[in-house]
Amino acid sequence: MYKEYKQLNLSQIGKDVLEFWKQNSIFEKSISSRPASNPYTFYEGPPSANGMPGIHHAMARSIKDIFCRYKTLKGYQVKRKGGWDTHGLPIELAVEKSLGITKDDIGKTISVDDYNQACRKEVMRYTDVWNDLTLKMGYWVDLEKPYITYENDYIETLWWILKQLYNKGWLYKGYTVQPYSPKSGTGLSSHELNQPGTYKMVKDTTITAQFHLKNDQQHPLISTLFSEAEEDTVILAWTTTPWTLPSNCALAVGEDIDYVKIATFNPYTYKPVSVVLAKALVGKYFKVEGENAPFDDYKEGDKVIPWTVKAEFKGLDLIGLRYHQLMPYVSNEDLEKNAFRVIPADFVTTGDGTGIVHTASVFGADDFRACKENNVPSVMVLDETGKEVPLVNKQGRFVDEVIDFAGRYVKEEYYSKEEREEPGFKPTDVLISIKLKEDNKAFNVQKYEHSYPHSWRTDEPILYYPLDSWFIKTTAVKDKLIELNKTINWKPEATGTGRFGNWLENLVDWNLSRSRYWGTPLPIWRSDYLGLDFNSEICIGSIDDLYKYDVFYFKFEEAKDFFLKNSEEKIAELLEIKYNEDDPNNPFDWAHVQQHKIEVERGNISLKHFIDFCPNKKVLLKKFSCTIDEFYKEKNIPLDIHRPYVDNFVLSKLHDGELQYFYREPDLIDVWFDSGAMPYAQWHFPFENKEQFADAYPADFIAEGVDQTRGWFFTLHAIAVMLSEASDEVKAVNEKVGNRGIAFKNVVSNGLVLDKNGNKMSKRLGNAVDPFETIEQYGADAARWYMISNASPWDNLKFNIEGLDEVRRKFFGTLYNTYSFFSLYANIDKFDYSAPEIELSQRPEIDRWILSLLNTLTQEVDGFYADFEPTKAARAIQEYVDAHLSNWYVRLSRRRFWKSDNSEDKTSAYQTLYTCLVTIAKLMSPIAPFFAERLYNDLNTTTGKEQFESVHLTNFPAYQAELVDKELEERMQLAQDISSLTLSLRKKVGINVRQPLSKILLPILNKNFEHQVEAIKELILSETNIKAIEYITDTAGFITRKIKPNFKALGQKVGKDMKAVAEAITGFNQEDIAKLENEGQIAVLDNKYTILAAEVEITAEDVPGWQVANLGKLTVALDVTLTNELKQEGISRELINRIQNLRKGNNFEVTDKINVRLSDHPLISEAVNKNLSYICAETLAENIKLDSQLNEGEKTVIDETEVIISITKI
RNA sequence: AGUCUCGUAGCUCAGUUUGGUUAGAGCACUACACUGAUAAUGUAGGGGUCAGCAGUUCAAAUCUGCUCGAGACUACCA
Repeated sequence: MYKEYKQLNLSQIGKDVLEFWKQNSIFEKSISSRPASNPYTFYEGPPSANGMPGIHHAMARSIKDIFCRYKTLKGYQVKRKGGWDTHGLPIELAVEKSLGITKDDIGKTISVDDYNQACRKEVMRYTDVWNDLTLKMGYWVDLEKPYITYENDYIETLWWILKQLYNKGWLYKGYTVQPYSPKSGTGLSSHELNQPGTYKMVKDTTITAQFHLKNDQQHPLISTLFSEAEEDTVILAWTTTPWTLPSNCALAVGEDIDYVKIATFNPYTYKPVSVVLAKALVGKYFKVEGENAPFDDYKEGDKVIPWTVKAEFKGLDLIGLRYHQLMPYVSNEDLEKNAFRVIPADFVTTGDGTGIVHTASVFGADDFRACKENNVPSVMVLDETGKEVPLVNKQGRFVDEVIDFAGRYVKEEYYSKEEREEPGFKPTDVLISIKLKEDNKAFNVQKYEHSYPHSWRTDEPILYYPLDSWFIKTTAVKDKLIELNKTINWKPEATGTGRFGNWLENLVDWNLSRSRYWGTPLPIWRSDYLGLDFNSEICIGSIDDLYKYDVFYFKFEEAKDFFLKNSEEKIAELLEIKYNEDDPNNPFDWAHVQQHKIEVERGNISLKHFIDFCPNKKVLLKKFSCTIDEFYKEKNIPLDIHRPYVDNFVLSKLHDGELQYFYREPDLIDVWFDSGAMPYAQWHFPFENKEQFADAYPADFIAEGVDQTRGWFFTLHAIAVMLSEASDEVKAVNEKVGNRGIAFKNVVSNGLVLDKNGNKMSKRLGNAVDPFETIEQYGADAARWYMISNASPWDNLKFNIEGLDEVRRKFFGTLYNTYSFFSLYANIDKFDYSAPEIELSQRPEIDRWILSLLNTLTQEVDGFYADFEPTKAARAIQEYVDAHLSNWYVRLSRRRFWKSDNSEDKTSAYQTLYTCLVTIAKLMSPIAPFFAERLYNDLNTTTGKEQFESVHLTNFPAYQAELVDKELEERMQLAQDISSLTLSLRKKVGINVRQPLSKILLPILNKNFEHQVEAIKELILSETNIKAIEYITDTAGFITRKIKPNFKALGQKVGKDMKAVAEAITGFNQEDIAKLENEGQIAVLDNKYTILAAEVEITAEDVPGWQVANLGKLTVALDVTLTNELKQEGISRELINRIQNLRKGNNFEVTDKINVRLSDHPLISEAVNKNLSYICAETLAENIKLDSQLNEGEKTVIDETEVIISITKI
């Protein structure tokens, strides 16, 4: 027995199927039943489990799930290891919020240890919720053994990767210009800079400075720039940050920008000067009245300053020109040789300023890059420790070397309110302007309002400041990154070529450093010892590596504590330092102890400083150190290489008989490195699972949101490409699997899920859709089908809950109805598919047609899935189920199912519909896994035709070309069109379908036409309730023809005369058309052109005296004459209809036989007598009695006559 | 500010690669019909400046440029 349902409940089906999967381990079987030798690799982008999942997660995961299920059906073994992203700022922020602390509290009111423990806990807070969603939405992923980025094994692989890069020279420490807050002394991440309200409008003093060119240099443009003796030629450059001018090291121009040299006077010193600036910006600096005004008439202080364009050149021509340093506080040989020259830069525009950009390499990210590319050194000074530092220190003040402004804050806002209100106070920028004006180095000074980023913590403007950071030299493999990206299949393509491609073209080195607490520690240890043949830097590539350097754990806290709590004497005693009584004037070590204690008391002493500057450090180390193993044992926790513990790992190496100590660089690494390394780290490669790794590298398919383009997609790609060069192990695997160095072959980047009005969903606005509620109410299938069928994955989806209802009714409802119809009759007839398959040739036209379409559909859907186009697949399936299967096949085949004799035709109908349903279950199963499972099993467990216990364990339906008959498909389309036209004609004249009519007339279009219609004649006749079809050719003479030019064909031929030709053709009369038809051609426009029959479309428009309808070339004429016989048949049908209604109203079974009694009436009796057997057969009536006395029963009206009907079950 | 994507009926989307003259579908709406698939279904109807402007062309939703609007990303820099 096929299961029958009262109504469709997708939510309940979801729950039942979930239970079924669980009981029977279907997911596991979907993997184990596929050969390991045929793997299809999917990488799960790890979600961060610290927030609640939203509907967009359901969307992203549906896409992942669809292709994994599809590939499983195609016979691949698809392992999918889940994962969790557990490090990073969002987690830190969540912890700080829940503990009510800020970053400043870390290490003070809360220890790093406790803080990190809190992060570790926080991260798994929502794991259960996530797992629940994963399950309920039907996302198949391995949750038993996920990879977790904070685990030691995972981190160890990261260390190993970093070491590979390090060994290749691709991991280095360098400067980067970052947003920096002098007041809080920390760098800000771009994330922090993107907080709302950080950008504010400020008024700054801006200077257009004169950079005086050197006239004694070798350069092609010199004679143009210095065309007159004693000429003073300067380049103008504008800045909103005058305090960066002392650090100027280059001027940047745009190569394609036009520049001019203009002779004029300096408005402050009134000295004659020739200035160079962008042609497009001349109007900003010079008044129209002054152009070519006589120079001799100019007097100091004149409002209008005369000016003349002397020369014009491209930016490209300016490159290499050298100029005198603007504010020569600091210089050296390198700077004199390589700085203070014109360089090209792509960021230069003529939007404002002068089209020439003052470049201070250390105070702007663009500047920094441009200078680096052109080998321009930075203006730096050495600090007391001999380190190179910028002219502005970390407090935001000028260093001493900038003598005129030493100690001054560069930004007005860094001074206190009182200081700024003092009389005579002038911001540094203003002082700089004054000085430049006096020195004949300023061409223009004015206030300018613009937006500038502020620190969200202290509210003062930030500086762009160079900070120490560790970098990965991604630029070393830039070309390979670009080249290999072209081998990746991106969906949509534009994301790969456009967004990602552009990003790669403008690639900069990857800034890996993060000054945080909860993350993967950078595995680099450094020593201060400088010496020949001594490597002062160690990169650790594994935990074992640590032991190679005599690693020990220094109990820093304990040591500090001892210093704080004990007297100098006690400390000295512990350190085995004796007071030198012989030389009380120089008790060096003793003073050293005192000094050290003071520094510890001050707080903030680093471990490195503590050890390195401690007297008798060997003894100190002996007293306060232990092995790593001892430490963790004592603390009673397993090995953990996070901060703060790893910070206390000290390495040592014997050099020249002396032990040198190495301390870890305190940085953490960018969490993006964590996720980008998952192909290796999820397997703890290369320490374990080498085979699993090789089998699962690279990924065949990944999918994430489009926002991951420069996130996860990039880090995966970058790490893979670099390792393909840097690691022998990875090289070997690549060679084995034939990989050139990519991490993934196909990538789908999906768009956002917005609310129904197109706004971003957010909890704050209350427009977020809860995935759990949605699934509970509508079922996961409806949600999945809605999201997938509605918009391509990469388009943003406007999520409208009403759409789910539509999907349920429109698609699932229709499919459910079709199944219900099937099961109702199949159960009555005990159809179990045990009879042999009816030969295709023995099946009727309509069966062959729906099977032909089914195979066409199979091929299409297969192609769409293979091409990562799930939306097209869903729409094709939907179209088939609704338009073809339900509304044509089932509708027209209904009678075949309830005809009582078990003929071959009936079996054919059952077999055909069964095949369609089972195939659809398979085709739709990747998108709607629950409903498909139920449909498949309801059918298959009854017939036992296939051995599979789940639709997800079956094979994707094979395309059977021999079942496809394109001509048949065309024919059926014709039948649908003719029927539709006929029905619309009936509608027009008000004769309903139950009233039979004698014939329709079809003008013949071509020879094949009649033949085609004959084949599907029966379908049309029964569908439209017509007795016959007649064909006419135009020789009958009474068809009016209509002619239309075929523009596509004619346009090519007549070009400009198209309009005239079209007019001529439309103006043809019936004779002209006939002539064209008969002779195949006709001349128009005074024989200018000969029109061929193929260049026009001729349709039959009208048959005079008939009811006529057209659709394209097709014309149908309907004979509306009603004979008495037809009329009576119509009445019979009305009667049948009323009796059937009564049967149903009385809840009779479909198979119940009945007796019928009717009130006698001339109109009825004649019809009944003539069609008695027909009426009985249709209504399963044993007999029909006409009874003029009948007054009990249902009253109804047929043809304005009241009829009483009474039926009884036998 | 730059780059990319998008803008077609009240709503969700086809059509744009390759230009062809009446721009389609579903939902919603209106009317009528149907009633043994029935919490279905059919037929018909209203509803469009194809975001706007300009250009190329015999012909533009489709190609080009600009503008406007939405979104994403990258920046915020002289």
